[in-house]
Order: sequence, then structure tokens, then C-alpha cells
Amino acid sequence: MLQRQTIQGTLVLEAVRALRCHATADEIYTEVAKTHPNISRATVYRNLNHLAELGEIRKIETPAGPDRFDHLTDRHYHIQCTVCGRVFDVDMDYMEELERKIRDRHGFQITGHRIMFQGVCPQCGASKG
Amino acid sequence: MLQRQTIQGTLVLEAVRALRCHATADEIYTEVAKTHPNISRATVYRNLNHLAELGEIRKIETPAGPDRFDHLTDRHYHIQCTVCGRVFDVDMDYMEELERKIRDRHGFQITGHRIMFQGVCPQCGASKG
DNA sequence: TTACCTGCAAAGTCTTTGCACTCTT
DNA sequence: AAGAGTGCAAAGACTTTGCAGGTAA
Repeated sequence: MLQRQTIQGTLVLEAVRALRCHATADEIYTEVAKTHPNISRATVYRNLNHLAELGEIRKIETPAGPDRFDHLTDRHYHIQCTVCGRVFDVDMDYMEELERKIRDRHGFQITGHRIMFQGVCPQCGASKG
Repeated sequence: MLQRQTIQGTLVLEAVRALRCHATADEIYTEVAKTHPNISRATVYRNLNHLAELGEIRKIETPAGPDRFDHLTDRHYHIQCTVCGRVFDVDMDYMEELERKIRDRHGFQITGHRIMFQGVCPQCGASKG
């Protein structure tokens, strides 16, 4: 159950941190494969999921496209560019009070919430005119 | 380009409205197949996407599991039960002002946002004790 | 008639899993 | 040793797409 120290696991974690900007599993695979060409995608996925469970990284399920992985583990919101697909952090406080409201109104035990903004990033907006 | 009136398209729309509670494509397929057994999943998917583009229904991409389709087309938020996977509407006003904040702070053209709460629904919470 | 729509099957995308082998501990 | 981790390939879940024929307008 406990994480065993492996080269692959270390490289995956380093890659998530190095790529910073919410990389996909495939991007992480490509990054790691640069120095460790024999690694398999399955190992990358397994390590990403494992690290996410341990809280070392955070998995971001995007509405469209593959999941992304964040080196920041505090709760925060994201915005995804509908043109290039990249995901960015949003500068906004986490609104815990929303969860209280829902818990009181509906009979739910709330474990969290996520907000994903959609829009066009400055770069893609500029390139189109 | 314009929607042509077909039996399949009509049935799909009716099924989304009849099922109400955020059905998956597969649930809609099953529902329609009851009266029209020869329909194919591809046709269901095509009609769902088409109807969503036309604004007749709304597609809800869930963080985990298949997309769901909502007969309500106004903007609102959702909560997904992490046990049974069902999606429910949240009784909370749409917060347009959030988008303004982001637009001003980051250089994004915002087209929308979605909030998905996670939790355990009353039913699943009760059944576990 | 036209070109959109359908059903079928195949393919596509993203992720997980079974298996035998290899490592860390 | 023991069993978690690995690589490979296959499968899995969900969705889209190519094609030939059907059908609404």
C-alpha cells in the first residue's frame, strides 16, 4: 500500500512539477520518456493516480479532453481555453460557504466542489485578431 | 444544416425530457430503444449533440463517468453523488459576477463557467448507515 | 432531387487491467 | 523473500466517424 520509491514514480512527480502548467498524462509521459524511454504509459497513469491519492499532486478532470495534473495541491479554481485546451489557475478564493449552503438546502454530505471557467486565453484571442 | 424532422430526433428529445434527471447517452438510448429497437447508439449521440448545439437540451460533462443531458437549458449548477454517480440540480443562483472578475484579472474572454459539487446524496448516505 | 439522417461497424481517445517479471524494502 | 511496481499488450468505457442506403422537404 505504501509508496515504494521507484525511478519511474520519482520521474513522474518531477515531471508534473517541472511542467507546472497542468500537463496531461500524455505530456507527462513524453517528458519522462526523454530521459527514460522505456517507461510505459500505464506506469505513468498508475503513478499519477497514486500521487493524486497521496495528495502529492491534484487531478483535474476537464469537461472536454484528457485529465490534467496540477503540482499545486491547495484547492483552487481553473479556467480552460476553448481554443488551445490549456488549463490555467484562477486567482479567486475558494468559496467554502457555497458547500454549507448546499448541505443545508439539499440533504447532501458535501466533499468538495470544482469550478471550471471556459473562455479564450489572451494568446488565442490575440492570434485570431 | 438545419435540423430535419426525424423520428429518431424526436424520440431522443422526448426521452431527455421524460427521463428528466440528467440521463446519460446510454440511458437515453435504452429509453428510445424501448419503442424503436433499431435505433443505433450513433444516432442517439448525434442527435444529443445536435440538440445541445441548438440549445434544446444541455450537455453536462461530469468529472467522472459519461456525459449527461439536461432538459433544463437555463444556466445552473450541479451536484454529483460520488457513490451512485447521479447528477442533481443545485438550488443556487448563477453567479455571473464571477466571470467579470476573471475577465478583468486575467485577459480572458469568458464564455461561461460550471460548478460541480461532489458529495453523497441523501439516499446513498442513508443506505450506508 | 438533394443533402441530411440513419444504422452498422470500425476507429478514436483516454484510461485501466491482467500477466509475468523486476525491483525495493 | 514478499509483494509493490513495471512494461507490454489487451481490454474497457465512452464517443465519433466512414460509408452506403434511406428519407424529409
